[in-house]
Formats: sequence, structure tokens, C-alpha cells
Amino acid sequence: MNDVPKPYHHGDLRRAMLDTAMDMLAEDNGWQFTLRELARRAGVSHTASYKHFPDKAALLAELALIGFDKLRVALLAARPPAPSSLRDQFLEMSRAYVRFGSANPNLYRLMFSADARAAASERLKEHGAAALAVLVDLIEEGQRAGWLRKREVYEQVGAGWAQLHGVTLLTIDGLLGPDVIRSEHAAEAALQILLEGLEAVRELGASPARRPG
Amino acid sequence: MNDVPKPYHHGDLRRAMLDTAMDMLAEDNGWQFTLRELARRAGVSHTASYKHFPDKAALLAELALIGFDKLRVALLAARPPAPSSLRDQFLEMSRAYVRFGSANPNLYRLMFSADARAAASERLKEHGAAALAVLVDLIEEGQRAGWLRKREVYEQVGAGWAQLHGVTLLTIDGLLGPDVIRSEHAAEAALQILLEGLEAVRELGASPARRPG
DNA sequence: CCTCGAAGTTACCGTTGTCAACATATGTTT
DNA sequence: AAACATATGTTGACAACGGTAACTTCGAGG
Repeated sequence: MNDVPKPYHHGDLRRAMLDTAMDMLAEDNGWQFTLRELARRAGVSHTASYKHFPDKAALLAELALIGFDKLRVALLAARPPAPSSLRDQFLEMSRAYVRFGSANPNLYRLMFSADARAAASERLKEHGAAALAVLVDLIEEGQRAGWLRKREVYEQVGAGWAQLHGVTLLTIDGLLGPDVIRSEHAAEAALQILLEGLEAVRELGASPARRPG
Repeated sequence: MNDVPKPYHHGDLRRAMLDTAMDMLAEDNGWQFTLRELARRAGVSHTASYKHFPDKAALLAELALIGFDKLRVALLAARPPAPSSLRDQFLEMSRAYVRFGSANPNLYRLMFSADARAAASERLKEHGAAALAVLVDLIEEGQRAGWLRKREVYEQVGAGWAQLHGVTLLTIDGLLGPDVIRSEHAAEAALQILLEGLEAVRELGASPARRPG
């Protein structure tokens, strides 16, 4: 009946477990933490979680949903204030996207994992689409303003998302660093090159942009 | 002396286990198959694998290495015969990359997983770089021929790799289909848009293309 | 006050990855 | 040819895991 069930014994154990699990995601490798360790940290017995989640996959899926919500918030917060060009807004949002993934590598991987999808495919797509909507809006606005090439919007969204996703994951894996890709600013350059494929008119001067982080 | 040790009891059990494991990667979800099931299929006892791999992670890492080798072969095989433009070669290679990931989703994910990296980080980077070299060559040649913009080569390589990686993973996850990205040819469009960011001169197409300057 | 179901616990099950001890085959040395 | 050392494979065990079933506790509504 209640969408937000009141605490009985513990005091919203469900939330506590999600929070603790999110912490453990930040520590361990992958999402291979155990439900028993999670229960240990929450101070309950090792089967308490089954009163709130059918199984471990469901718990993981819930974390992934929260992850997409956090990503959406991070993207929205990254849009700079009014008097900035759409281009700057796009770049800031892109950097926020990559930063989110880099700061929460295990969470970001989990969000796109087969494990999470198996347990909540439909809801995951919804929350994912909600986060993506920020990018969609920006691209639609960019086309209207004549900044971006006229083209099927969702083709550009797909291209942009793929680039952000790729840059984020390669960065997480340390593959865009000077170790493999012999460039110091490979991530930033990739965003620039993406933009050059999206924009209606190219800027003069093909020199690589020098920007921190 | 021998890189390929002769069979004693079984007959190159190491190879047999790798092959069987590769098959199981194609079936199960992720790489959560069990060593015991693997041994069962290979017809040996459940601890036989420990004579050939220190632990499961090492076995997985070996699979990932093989995966990068296979990817390299697939990319090389995709370059069309002589009288084709560099652009076509690039597109064919890109499609082959995405096709490889789509055809072997679990293997592709494993190749970039934290699990595999934890067990063989250095060798993974080497084999990965070997596969990537196909892309590097093509881009260097493209710049020399004036087809691609003059720019730090590895910045373009990074941008290209990120796009291929992103498109591949989103395709695997079914997120580039008309379900989320409302376009039928999102993957192909993403490759086109990438090219438009890399090329020196834009082709005339469905949109008002303008030459720089 | 008393019942009822939600929240949490205890006991248990089958399975897993891994280790130690043992058995067997191979090819090298004497 | 006999003996040995070593690589290969097996048996048996262990703790830890995810999950189920039966039990206990506790707060809320009549």
C-alpha cells in the first residue's frame, strides 16, 4: 500500500542497504561484494535483505537505477549559467558525463551491465532515457539555433551518446591516457572531434584545444 | 623450449579448456560460468584447471587476450581490396569492429572488464594496442593522403576508438535500436558523424555542407 | 487487549573457488 | 633398462556464498 514503507524494526533498512551497497561499489572491484558482507555492515543478519529485494540481481538493478538518476542530476547541474554559448554548454555537459563515470567507475559499469538489465530492463531504459533527455534537448536546441547541422536529431543523439560512453569507459579503463593513446588530452580531443562532426560550420584553426581536465 | 607443451594425459588440456570456455562465453550470461562446469565439459576433474591457470581470473584474462587477437584479425580481414577509397576502408573496418562486438558480446565485455585487467593488465594493453594498430595505420595513411584533417594522430585515434567502443557497447546493450534511440540506422549514422569530424573536407550530403574557410 | 502481518533471525541446503595430499604418466639420467 | 624428477590429473576437504523454510519479534488497527 505504502510507496514509502515506514520503518518497523531497524529504521528503513532498505534505504540503509542501498546506501551501504553504494559505498561498497566505490571500494571493491566490480559489484562482486557479497550480500553477507553488506548485511554485516548494516548490522543485520545475512538474510535480512531478502525482505526487501528478491535477490542480489534486484538489489544491483536498484543501484543502477539510482545511478542513472544521479547521472541526470549531474548533467543538469553542469549546464553553465545563461550567457554561455550552446557549444560551451555542450562541452561542459560532456565533461560532466565523463567525470561522473570516472568518479564512479563501478557504478557506471553496473548501469550498463547485463546483470542489472536482466533484473530491470524496462525501468532501466526509462531512467536511462531520462538522463539522455538532457542531451536530446541540447541537440534539438542546437539545431534550431543553426549551430548544429540539420540532421535526424536522434542520429546525432546516438553519435553523441556513443562518443560520451566510449570516452568514459576508455578513461575508466586507463586506455585514453598517454600509456596506450599517446596523447595527454585524448578525452578532450575526442569531444572536440565529435563536435566538429556535429556542427554546421567548422571553426577555423585545426589546432588541438588545450584545456585542463 | 616448447611454447606449445605436448600433451601428457589428456592432450593439450589447456587449449581444450580455453576453447570450451570460449564456447561457454557465447552461451551464458557474462563470464559467470563455473570452473567446475567447464571441467565437466572437458571431461576432467574439477581441479584440473589449476595445473594450467593459477585461478579463474587468469583463465578469463587469457580469454580476453585471445579476444583482442581475434579482433585484430577481424579488422585486418575487413579492409577491402585495392581499388577502394580510404573512406570505404575506414567504414568497412568500423563496421567489422562493431560486428565483432555484437557477435561476441560477452567476450567483448570481458576484454575490457576490470576482472581481466586485474589478472593481466600489461599483456592486455599490448594485445589491445596491437589490435588498435590497424586503426592507427589507417588514420596515419589518411592524413598523409590529405583525406583526414591534419591533427595529432593519436587524438584522432582516441576519438575513433572511443566512438567504435561506444557504438559497439550501446549496440550490444540494445540501446542504439529504435527502442531508445528512435532511429533505425543509429550505429551507421554515428560512424558517418565521426568521419565528418575527422575528414579534411566534408562531403556534400543531405545537409548544407560548408568547407572550412 | 488481541490478533495479524511485516521485519528480522536461525538453521540449513547445494554450489562454488581453492588448497593439500595423493596418484600416474612421461622423458631424462644413470 | 631401471630409477627418478616433474608435469599432469584426481580425491577429498574447507570456508564462504546465494538462497529457502520455519521460527520469532514487534508495531499497528480494531
